[in-house]
Amino acid sequence: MLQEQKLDSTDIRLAKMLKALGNPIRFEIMEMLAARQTCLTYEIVQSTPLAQSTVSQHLKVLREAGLVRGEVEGPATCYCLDPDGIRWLKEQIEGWLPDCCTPATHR
Amino acid sequence: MLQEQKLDSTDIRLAKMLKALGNPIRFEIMEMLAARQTCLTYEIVQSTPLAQSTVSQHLKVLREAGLVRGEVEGPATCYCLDPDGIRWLKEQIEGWLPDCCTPATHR
DNA sequence: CATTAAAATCGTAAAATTACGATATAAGGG
DNA sequence: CCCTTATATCGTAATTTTACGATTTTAATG
Repeated sequence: MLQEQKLDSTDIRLAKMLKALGNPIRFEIMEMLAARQTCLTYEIVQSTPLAQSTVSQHLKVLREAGLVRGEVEGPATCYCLDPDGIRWLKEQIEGWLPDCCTPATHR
Repeated sequence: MLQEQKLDSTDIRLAKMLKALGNPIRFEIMEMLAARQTCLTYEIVQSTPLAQSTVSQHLKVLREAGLVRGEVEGPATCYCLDPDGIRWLKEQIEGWLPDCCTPATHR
């Protein structure tokens, strides 16, 4: 993807987050974390038909996108949403395309 | 993806939009449309290192996600952002995770 | 009605993502 | 220390996405 070079680092970060959220399983994990505040990995695995290794991989994608945080807690890992990342994402989306489509119809 | 069944139609629509935006090329197309209001397909193709058929495919993804609209205009097609879709997306994101991460630090 | 121009669609190859089982790592408890 | 438990990582198969060239469709024009 040659074109990617034209994207600045903000856009790259944003695209990475959007891509991470664009997967239904990961989206559900986010919603589960939003509802329950924190979850241990095995709780997330249980809510899913997927193998533990697969869920772990999805969590890694979310972590690397800056959407969740994992803290080792004894033998387990406790995940929660990353407030900084999510706030940033919200700001980007809100500020994005500020008024190009606020009117009800397009030109 | 069995899990997808647990997602309601709103979440499916949202995930589709996020997935569409998660591709750097498509993200750039959106930014170009935001900047220029409208573009003919061939203008978008020219701004890209990709083949016309590839760009056309990306535009289809954006169209089906409800992010852009294309209107046939003579022999060409004129694309613009879909204000309804984008407004809906913004509302979803803004209302999403309403206060689970508004404080500066997580619990 | 043939020609041209622009875009969409089709078929397919290449690349990336997703998923799994197996294995490795880390922390706590006998 | 060994054992258990919870996760992460690795290697790899299956699926999906991305990209291309070729072809088709659509609309304007001579």
